[in-house]
Amino acid sequence: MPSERLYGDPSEWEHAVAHVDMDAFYVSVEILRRPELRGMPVIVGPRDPASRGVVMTASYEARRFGVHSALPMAVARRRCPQAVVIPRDMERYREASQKVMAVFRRYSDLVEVVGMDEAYVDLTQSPAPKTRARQIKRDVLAETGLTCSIGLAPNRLIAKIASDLDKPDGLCVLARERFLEVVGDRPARIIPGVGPKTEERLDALEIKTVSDLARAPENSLSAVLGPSHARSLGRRACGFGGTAVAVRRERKSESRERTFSTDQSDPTLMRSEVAAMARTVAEHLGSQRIRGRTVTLKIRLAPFRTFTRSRTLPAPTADPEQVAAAAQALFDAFERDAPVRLLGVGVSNLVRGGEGEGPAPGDAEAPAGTGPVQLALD
DNA sequence: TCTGGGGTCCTAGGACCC
DNA sequence: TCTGGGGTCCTAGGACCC
Repeated sequence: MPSERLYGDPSEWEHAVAHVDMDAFYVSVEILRRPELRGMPVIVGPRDPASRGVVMTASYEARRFGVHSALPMAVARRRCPQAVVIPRDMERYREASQKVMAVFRRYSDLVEVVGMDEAYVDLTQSPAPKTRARQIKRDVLAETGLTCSIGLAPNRLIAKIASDLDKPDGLCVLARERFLEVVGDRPARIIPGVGPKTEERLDALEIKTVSDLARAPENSLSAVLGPSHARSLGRRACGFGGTAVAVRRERKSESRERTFSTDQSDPTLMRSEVAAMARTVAEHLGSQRIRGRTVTLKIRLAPFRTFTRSRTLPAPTADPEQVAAAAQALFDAFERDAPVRLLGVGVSNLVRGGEGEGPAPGDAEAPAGTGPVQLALD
């Protein structure tokens, strides 16, 4: 049964932004296939008990045992031994996600997909945003069998927080003026941008709740968080945030990484793993006519210390052998003092378009002597 | 308890340039 | 003989998000 909490009237707002968050998405998709699991503790994650993986999603029944996303599977099994563990099936989730997003696009031209199970939908142009939000929930359920929770607010920040207030299958409408009244007593951690580290630092200042954070003087926040982080957090704690919903964002980097099932010390094996990941990244970029200049190697050693080493090439490339060579050179130069837990290769500094080697049209540097004249200021 | 894989953005120092 | 004031690019790491 959908539930609603209404704090404000969207028709009075300058902007109406909906944040739609699917409820326990991966698990819910699996339950569509196996309805007998409904009502049981279910975890989507690696089945192999020896695996070093983490929980991808847990059903609400499993969450009651303290199982949640990103929890190590070994811990999850201990907390909830009776849970049914299902291996992930990304292809199936992608299909379901596309159906869900198609529903959103019927209600707005401005849909920003944030992940497979999440999107912002701009309902500003709609004459009745609250009614639209209800219809979105109804359509998603009718067409996919899945439930979602929606936060409807005058900006993205409040919408995001509100979608979490009434989960699962909830709708929460929340005006800026009533933000602190509704969430002021909740932990400051619910503010996006406050992670474990920031929470710790706030704790040291006796700042526990959203209201504490909203009241905190900026100069004391600034001392622990730095001036710019302090300012933006202070604003967010009062419910101020942006309204722009972007349809598409260009990717800035692409990477592959792998955690070994047991820590590795064999350089030959690791070198070939590095080359394989580098080729995969390069081929994928190349298939989209994207090239990159900076190659980054990531290494996590057994004691869970993570390092990166990067190198910027003279010209952008999508050549698998060139990226593999660069990644291997970075690997060879890295001095390890412990076995390796994880290796990764990424490419950034991306440019689009153009064929083969060399700069794309428009990227070309002006020939010497034709550029703007520089004045010597010395 | 023992920590995935894919990303984004920010900071800070050093090199280098004018 | 005592040391400016920008700017950009590159590298490494940290925090955070889904």
